[in-house]
Amino acid sequence: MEIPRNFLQARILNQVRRIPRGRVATYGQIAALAGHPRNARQVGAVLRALPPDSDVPWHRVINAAGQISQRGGGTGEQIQQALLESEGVWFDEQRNRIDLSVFQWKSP
DNA sequence: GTTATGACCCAAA
DNA sequence: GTTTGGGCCATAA
Repeated sequence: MEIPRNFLQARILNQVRRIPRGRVATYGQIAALAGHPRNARQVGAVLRALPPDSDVPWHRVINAAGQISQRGGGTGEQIQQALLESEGVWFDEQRNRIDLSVFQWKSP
């Protein structure tokens, strides 16, 4: 039977919800967990379209460089960093970067 | 139907 | 360690 296209979006959101508190995941990681390793960009596209009242922990998704992806003119980056710090994720003082070897979520 | 864009990733230089 | 270029594919116009 046919699979709806927006099912990919549901898969992605489902994986983002699995990220434990105090951990982070990369876009590529989420895409791979959703079964589409080449669709890292779509993860970002889905997160951008999220409503503010969503229960999805979008702030726990960062890029492979361990940094918050810049969205061009938005203030969401600062909110994201504040949320992560409130969960115990610390940024490197000089690089503004998260140590993925410590904080990256290891999916079972 | 085509073209442009993007909260990305990776290998090579 | 950093910078560059190519690729990938869903969404919007």
